[in-house]
Amino acid sequence: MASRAEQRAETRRALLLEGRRQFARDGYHGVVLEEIARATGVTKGAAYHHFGSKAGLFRAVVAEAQQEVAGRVAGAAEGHDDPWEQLLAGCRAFLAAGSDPEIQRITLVDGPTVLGWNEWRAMDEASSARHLSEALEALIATGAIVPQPVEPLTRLLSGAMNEAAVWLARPSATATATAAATAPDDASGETRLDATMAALRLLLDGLRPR
Amino acid sequence: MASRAEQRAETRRALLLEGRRQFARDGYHGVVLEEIARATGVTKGAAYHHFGSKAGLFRAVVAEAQQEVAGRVAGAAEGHDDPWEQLLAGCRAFLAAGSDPEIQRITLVDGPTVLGWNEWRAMDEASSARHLSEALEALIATGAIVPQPVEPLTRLLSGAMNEAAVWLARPSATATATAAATAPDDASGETRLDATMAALRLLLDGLRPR
DNA sequence: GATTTCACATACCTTGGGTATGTCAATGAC
DNA sequence: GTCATTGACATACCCAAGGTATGTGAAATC
Repeated sequence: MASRAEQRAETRRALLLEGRRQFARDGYHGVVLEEIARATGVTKGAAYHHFGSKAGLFRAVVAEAQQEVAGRVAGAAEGHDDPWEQLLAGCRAFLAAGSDPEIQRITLVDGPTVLGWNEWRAMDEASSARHLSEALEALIATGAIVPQPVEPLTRLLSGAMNEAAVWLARPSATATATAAATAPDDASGETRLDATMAALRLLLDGLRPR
Repeated sequence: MASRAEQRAETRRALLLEGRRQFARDGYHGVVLEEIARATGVTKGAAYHHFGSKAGLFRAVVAEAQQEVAGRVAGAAEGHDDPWEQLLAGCRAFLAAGSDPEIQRITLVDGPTVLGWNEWRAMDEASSARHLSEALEALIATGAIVPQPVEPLTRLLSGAMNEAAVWLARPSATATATAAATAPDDASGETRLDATMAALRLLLDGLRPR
């Protein structure tokens, strides 16, 4: 029938897929590894054989999700020629991707604590955050942004977008009647993304030379 | 000897203190509740009597730490008269407070996942994030910042500072040789705070009307 | 075709959060 | 003062779930 390598790859992929589903739905600590295995049609032993631990499977799921986000960001940026527009398009794509509940819970909420902040940051840097720092460096090189160390700036912007993405995907209106002044009826979904992008655009404008 | 209310308060405070120490040092999932109790001089039963669950104790610790941060932020802001300077001083105080490893691990890293992002955000809003949104509203009211909905902006800035604070307290130079171009020798501690504040200042400048 | 490898399955151990119940001193009623 | 009650814990136990050690049978190698 199937060769051993094929079977192995298939099982691995199936575990990864089911793991992603369950981790996204119930959160890392709400998931029992044996359930993932059962839903996949194998036993816990298979999961340990492939990934070594529950955290190991989760790490692989995180990596996959981050790659996907990075792909969307890069794809969005490609559609523009002007570096500044590329940055904005990439940011928007990141916010949209991060708003996807499946992506979000895994990469933004559980990722840092389960894997540890340092490891998570390294993975983030290897995928989507890299695009951000590269874009910033390019803009500094062309003089579109005032010269400055990129690392603090990358951290600030990356954090800003991470948090904003989580906020964007929140179930509905938190609306603690704090600032409902501007828009009486709740702005859901796209509108909030636009509002966030508008604010981000302003912040980024501050980086341009006067 | 001690009245029952006094004894109760004393035990509660002792558990809170020891809990904070251990949660900060080993992280939420690295801590066993029985150890906290043992170090406090009581048993696990006492902890459950006071806080209901391990997460309950952690929640109380988080609340306390957040109050402390809010206090430092408000204190720093009070030292200035100009609202814009108040904002900057508050931001700097937040970054400094968040860089404290004890504060950080509890409020910024473990908080969101253990308590859930929604509950964590509500607690954050009730303490330090509230100062931020109030300051932004005040600046909009006086015309120092262009009119806009404050919530997206608050989320962006809050996230930016959270992430930056975690980055600032990182053990040492991560230095993946990515952007070591600008500063050859590593800038540790205060210098990184200054660099972060400089970048944040630029970003905030973008909010002022042209 | 015998041997080895390896992708899993099975059985078991152990940690640790949670709970049910007991106990004894402080409190209040009389 | 005595007696009943409350309450702040201690003790003993349950059990879910991550991890491990070992077994097994089919594919790969020779």
